[in-house]
Amino acid sequence: MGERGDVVPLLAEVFRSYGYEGASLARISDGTGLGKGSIYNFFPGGKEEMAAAVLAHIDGWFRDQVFQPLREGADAARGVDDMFTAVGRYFLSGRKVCLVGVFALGHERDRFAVKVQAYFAEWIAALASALERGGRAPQAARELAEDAVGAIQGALVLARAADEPELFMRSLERMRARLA
Amino acid sequence: MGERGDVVPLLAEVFRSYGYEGASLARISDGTGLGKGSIYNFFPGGKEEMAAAVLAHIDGWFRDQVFQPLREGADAARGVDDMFTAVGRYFLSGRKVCLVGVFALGHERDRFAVKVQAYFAEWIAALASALERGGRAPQAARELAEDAVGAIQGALVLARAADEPELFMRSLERMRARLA
DNA sequence: GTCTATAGAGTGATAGAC
DNA sequence: GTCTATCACTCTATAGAC
Repeated sequence: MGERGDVVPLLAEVFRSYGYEGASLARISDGTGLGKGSIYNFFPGGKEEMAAAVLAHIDGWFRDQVFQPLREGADAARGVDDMFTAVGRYFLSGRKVCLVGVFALGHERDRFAVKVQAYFAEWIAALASALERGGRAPQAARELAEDAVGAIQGALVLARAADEPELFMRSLERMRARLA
Repeated sequence: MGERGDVVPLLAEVFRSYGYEGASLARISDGTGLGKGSIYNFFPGGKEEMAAAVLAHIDGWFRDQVFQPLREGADAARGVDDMFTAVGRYFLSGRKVCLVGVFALGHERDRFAVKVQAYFAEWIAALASALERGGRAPQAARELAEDAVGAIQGALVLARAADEPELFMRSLERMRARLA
């Protein structure tokens, strides 16, 4: 222990489970195993700073694992394909929900509007860029990218509503085929 | 006033804006214009009963305006087309979020699991039925229905994240065309 | 001594229930 | 309005590392 960074994934789980307002300090303390003193030592700004750190952590992961490969990979088609693999793994095959999506739908969107907007905008732009390099016309690439990212978010909603993670993976595979 | 039913749409707006945990009695009182006493007169079961009433209200609307026309309309293709029109109107062209989707993603899902699951299951089944009557093979109909309902939910997430309602309508139109 | 990490009692404000 | 529980947060105290 001793590193603020180690706490962020645990924090993320708490926010994912309960949302921003539902993530009480009691639940945060429970989920991280830290007392309030330690928590406020790491995050003097309180819950807002904790959530910002979690969003930054998520953003960093997607930037490294998804956005950058999509934009700069030598083989564009391969980059798109790898995205679906990475996304399936990240969301634990549909058992984990997208925190940025949760924040987007909720009241929290106002507080984190810039980060929420940037996350999806960058994802769509990176995917559209790969599709374009793969031979699609600019507008078709953009529309397909919106459809794909939207389908991922929607499938997470449906999978969780049905308590049926396989629904997410099936949707992913159909979209993967549609973009191939 | 004086009718519990009149207050449900106002309640729905509060839950939609703040989520279940974020919908404090103060906000509910504010949004409905009712004092705490009146609220507990209408809903002795507290917040849980309020949210259940809102979900039932939403479910009733979709059953009348969307699910039943899809299942029983004489012209199946026309029923599918009408669904997109009704949905576009219901979500105020992307300015309003789906409360059932919000509940599905959040901690509230556990509390309202049955209703949340039934809502999406019925929607997908009704749409698949219309697509099948329109000439699609059973499995293709089912997959397209999942894709369509998922795309609607995902587009609501993206539109709200980008603060760009037109994104929702553009996605709707593309999916309408894909099913036509 | 200083710095960082820990725990937890205690603050006023506000929660939901009645 | 009144109740108790819980909220986010502050503060004090203590520990070991350097």
